Amino acid sequence: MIELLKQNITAHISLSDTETEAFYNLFQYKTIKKKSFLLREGEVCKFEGFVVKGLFRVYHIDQNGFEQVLYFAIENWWITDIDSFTNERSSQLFIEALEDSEVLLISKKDKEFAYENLPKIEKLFRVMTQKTHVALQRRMIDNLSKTAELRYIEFVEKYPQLIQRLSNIQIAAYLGITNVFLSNIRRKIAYKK
Amino acid sequence: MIELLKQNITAHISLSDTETEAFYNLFQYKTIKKKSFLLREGEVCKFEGFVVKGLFRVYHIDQNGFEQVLYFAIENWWITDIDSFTNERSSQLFIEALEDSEVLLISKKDKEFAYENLPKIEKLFRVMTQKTHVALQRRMIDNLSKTAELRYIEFVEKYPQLIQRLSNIQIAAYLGITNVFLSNIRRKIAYKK
DNA sequence: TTGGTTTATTAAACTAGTTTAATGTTTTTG
DNA sequence: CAAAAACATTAAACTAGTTTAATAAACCAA
Repeated sequence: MIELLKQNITAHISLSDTETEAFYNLFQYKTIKKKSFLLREGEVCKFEGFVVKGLFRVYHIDQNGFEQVLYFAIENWWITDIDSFTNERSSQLFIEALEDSEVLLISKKDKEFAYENLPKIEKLFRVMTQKTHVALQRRMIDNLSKTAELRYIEFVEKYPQLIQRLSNIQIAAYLGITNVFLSNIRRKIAYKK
Repeated sequence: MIELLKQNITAHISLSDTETEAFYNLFQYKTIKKKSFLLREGEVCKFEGFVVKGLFRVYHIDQNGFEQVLYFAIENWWITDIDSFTNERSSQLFIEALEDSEVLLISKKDKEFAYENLPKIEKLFRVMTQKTHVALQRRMIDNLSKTAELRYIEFVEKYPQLIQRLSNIQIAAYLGITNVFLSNIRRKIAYKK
């Protein structure tokens, strides 16, 4: 369980055994049942989480009641509302488990403790935030310039393991289209082959 | 000139006089004429820049030759291709001056020097990247859920000082619509009043 | 100061994506 | 296991946004 987190971190920085130990001890293990929430709109996000097992969706509900998926997180991904967590303001997002899941959570206080006492951790999170940001920039450009059909095709290619675990409703909410239109796209693609 | 940068940094962290001095000495001053480029697609981005004066657009050209504006930067904003800069890979972006401009540039080597010798700087850039990321998340959600008309109205409200300095072509490229459709939107809004 | 280039507007035909609603299928849950 | 709920598909009418093209205005540059 801790192993997966260890691997994830080692990919970015190298920690001594003492540092490793100190850092991992800051995390709290938690299981979340399918359809329950790690965070709801209006709450302050008290954690940054590492997904050990399962699947989450991070989404926003707009004025018209439509759900927009900001991102999904499966094993080996991190989840939080970074805005709410860092600025301690009320969240505009929901984080919901789409499967029975397991996470490792770190609180703001403990994360700050890590920043101050384990300088490499500051680097870890800076690098991670940068990577996430670059990925979001790419997605922004794609959403501005590509058709929904192309975005769907590329999503399937990029995250094949995710596709199988998501309903078309969820995929459509990520692509920014209706599930009806996604259905049309899928038919069109199937017909082409 | 240095004053503006000093203000910008003080908003995030506080540095001693010695630290301040050491950090500022890492920057190089440069003027860029209107319509010339700080970065072109295919180049590796060798700098992170702080805009002292002027206006830049950071954009991507897609397969069909359309320009997508990732963001604009005026006085007091930072510009770089964070992906190209940090990973030293060839950029997919153009950074062009839309007015005669002045910037302060820091190289990767000098930024890394700062990270290692001025620990607060690591925090500075982590916090800045986080803020930028949160803003991009908001824009992503807006682009998924709001009509172009609403996005335009909100853009005008949020960046009134920017609107006056941008052509409608640039604004449209930021909103992800054609300038023809932006023109329709503007007519519709003017008619309402 | 004129002539070339970029910009903004308008119109009209078009296309990508939405909305609503109906139908059958699969999944969940008591 | 049965009933209810959630899901995927299809059709048809609709709307938001594009495309192409024409025109006038504004902006440089030689």
